[in-house]
Amino acid sequence: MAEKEKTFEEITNHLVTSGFVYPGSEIYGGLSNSWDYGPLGALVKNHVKDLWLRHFVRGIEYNVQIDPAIIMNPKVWEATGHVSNFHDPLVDCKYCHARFRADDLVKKQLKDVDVDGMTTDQLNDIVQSGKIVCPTCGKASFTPIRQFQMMFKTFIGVTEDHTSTVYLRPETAQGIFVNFKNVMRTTRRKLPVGICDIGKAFRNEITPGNFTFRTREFEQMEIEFFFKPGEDEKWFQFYKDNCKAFVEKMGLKDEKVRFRDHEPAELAFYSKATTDIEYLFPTLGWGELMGIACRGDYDLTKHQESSGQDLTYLDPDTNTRYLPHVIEPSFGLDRLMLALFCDSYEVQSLDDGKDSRIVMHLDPELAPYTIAVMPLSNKLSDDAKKVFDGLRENYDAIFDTTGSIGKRYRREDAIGTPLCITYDFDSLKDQMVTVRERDSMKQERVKISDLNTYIQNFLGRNKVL
RNA sequence: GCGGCCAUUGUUCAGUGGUAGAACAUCAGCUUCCCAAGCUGAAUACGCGGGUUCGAUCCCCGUUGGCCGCUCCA
Repeated sequence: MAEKEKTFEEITNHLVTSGFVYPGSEIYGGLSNSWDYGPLGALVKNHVKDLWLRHFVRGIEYNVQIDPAIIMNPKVWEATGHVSNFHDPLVDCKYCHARFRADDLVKKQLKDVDVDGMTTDQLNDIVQSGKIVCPTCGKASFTPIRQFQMMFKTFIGVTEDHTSTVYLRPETAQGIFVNFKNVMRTTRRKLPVGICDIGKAFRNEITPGNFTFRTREFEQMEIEFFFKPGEDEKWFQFYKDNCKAFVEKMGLKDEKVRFRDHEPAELAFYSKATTDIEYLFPTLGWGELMGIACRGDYDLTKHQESSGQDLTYLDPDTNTRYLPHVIEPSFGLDRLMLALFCDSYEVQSLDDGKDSRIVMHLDPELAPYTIAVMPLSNKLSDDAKKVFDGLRENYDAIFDTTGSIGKRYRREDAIGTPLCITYDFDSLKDQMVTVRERDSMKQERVKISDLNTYIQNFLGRNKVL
């Protein structure tokens, strides 16, 4: 059973053709870089979320989950700097088509000019003045500055003349920060406290691509973990360890995952330290799945200033007030799924290369379906269906009657179903079925009445804890 | 957004200025079918919109989508 080389394209093709992912709005010709999860993808997504919730919310005593709104008061984004900072003034050289940030060009070529605080028009005048040349070809002719606002804008208002601009959130984090006070009050907790959220975020990326790796609409699983200043190192390490454990639970291969600490120059302005957890994607190379950032008290300070609300925490031990520091573990759910798909996809050669099967070696907890029930012959459909009906409420299960039994096994292998249950002619007499396991292809006779126990044992056996 | 390449059924490929074929996949039937067997039958495609033409899937223009490079990030 030799493993063939796999490419990113081959894997995404399989995902699209088998029903994990569909191109968005396909019957209208699609929409650039938008993807829909099909039935299989939606199931996997549920399972990954569920695993995450179990690990980071139920599993960590300090943590709670909230579910804040996507559309927030626009003042939130003014406070965070997203309105002013989340766009770059870009120009293209008309000759060689190279692209630059206008403020960078001016800063580097006219040392005596202070670009900070300059309006776009002023900046544009300088770039168009002929004093700035293209670093690539030396010509001095640029397109006008174009602003790329990364936040999606929309409007709220009862009547058109009373509309106001609002934004789709570019990150879920701020929904957590603005609720810090509410959570502390209503849960009556003491620090440390982690507030978790799973939800969509939107960024008008200039260059999305690589399938679901970078899209303009994506789902994040984020935690803002609040604690007493000075404990930064301790909790940073705590979340590094937990992220490692989580990645192991997902079953991602060790050698394909790495933790990468940001260099000081690479750090975002609000961050004191950041670690990325990256996955080695086929064809694409290393790509970030999640990041853990030390944000200090940056966000709460900003919100406290802008809102005028007191966001400090009264420490009952010392009877002093302070703004907590924050560690932010942030997960890209879609990327995590993509890594999972790439990691588990295998094309196995059987019978010396005469035959092959696609196997998705998904953890049984994460696979779309846990069980497939299939009658050996169509004549056994009604009886097999009863077995299926007995399982479907407790498990994600699928019933398949078409094609030869071998073909059906292959179909389930290709979508990662760990267990196939076959009802045959003997089952009528002995009330036993054949359970076939995905990875080993081994078979076992099991009493129908023992199936539930068998499956529970199987799931327990395969759980990586 | 800019430059380059591309667009035929679910997938992978043929093909022609007179509206299309294959393989695999799918569905139905036969087969006591346990790792893609076989037989019979069925459905499904020229991305979209203009133009040239008696006629365009094929030529031209536009558009949309995809892939590869330039800026960002989870």
